[in-house]
Amino acid sequence: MRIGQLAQLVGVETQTIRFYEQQGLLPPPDRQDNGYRVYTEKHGEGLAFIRRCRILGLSLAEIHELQSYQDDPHQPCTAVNALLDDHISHVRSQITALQALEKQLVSLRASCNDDREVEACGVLAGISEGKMHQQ
Amino acid sequence: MRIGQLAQLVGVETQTIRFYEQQGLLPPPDRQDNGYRVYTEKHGEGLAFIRRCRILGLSLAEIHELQSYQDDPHQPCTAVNALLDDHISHVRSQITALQALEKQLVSLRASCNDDREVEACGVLAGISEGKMHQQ
DNA sequence: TTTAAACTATAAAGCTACTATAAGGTCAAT
DNA sequence: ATTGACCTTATAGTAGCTTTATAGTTTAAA
Ligand SMILES: [Zn+2]
Ligand SMILES: [Zn+2]
Ligand SMILES: [Zn+2]
Ligand SMILES: [Zn+2]
Repeated sequence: MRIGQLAQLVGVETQTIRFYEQQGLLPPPDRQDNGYRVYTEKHGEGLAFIRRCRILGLSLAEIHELQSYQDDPHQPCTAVNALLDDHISHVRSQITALQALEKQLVSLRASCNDDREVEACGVLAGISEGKMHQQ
Repeated sequence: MRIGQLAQLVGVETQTIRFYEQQGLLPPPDRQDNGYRVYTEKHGEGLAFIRRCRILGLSLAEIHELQSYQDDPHQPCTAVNALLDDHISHVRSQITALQALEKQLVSLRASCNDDREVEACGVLAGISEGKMHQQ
């Protein structure tokens, strides 16, 4: 299986596959005589794993860490669970921050209607005068 | 006022100020004979504006756009309000996406306890087997 | 058979919004 | 004279790719 087929199978671009290889997330495949990469099913599974991790918002470093745990399967999985817990709390704090941001933006938006000149725009005035709840 | 003082006043690093100048967000200040930048109060206000926009999550491009509106103050402020509306909906869709993500992560986490081996880890199994709600 | 499309390869740059580092010039005080 | 704090420019690094450039290979059509 060549890189293009693998890419289509998993739904990524070929460059992304090369990029993961370069980053040490995908093992370097064998090469044909012409230098073309040849992939196996294992590679397909590995790539799909990476993609699902990415969809879950895990960083490449976190994925790397998960892979290292997979490499000795008889360790307790505490670290895996902890990694996910950390990630969840990270996501939660992002949500909290964005919700606070949304509140600020909405109140800023409410300070203007559409029938003003830029000079008198409540939004611009609100930003300029620093009428923002700091944090 | 030199760059260090301005930086301390507004609470940014000097490099950030030079960076904004380079990006066309801050007008190039006059220079002393030795080449040092000299800033006025106007620059201070401009920089504070930029920083407050950044705190609101606006991109440099969006800030640039806002500045262009400020440059002719007798236009209607419709575009300003629209920019903010767009940004709000952007923030909201981020929140929605993160909440969906959190749900996925929590359910994934629930599929494991701390007393397993990596081999049997519910989290890793969940990712590997693609038991994820796509999207 | 020639040629063009589609594929592969590597290397390097671009994206965002900075931050950090390097190497050096300026200025006040000691 | 030298230290230290400040300033200058230029360059690289961060994350996770995407895009571009340049070139070699395979496959299919004309
Ligand atoms: Zn994380
Ligand atoms: Zn307005
Ligand atoms: Zn925005
Ligand atoms: Zn587990």
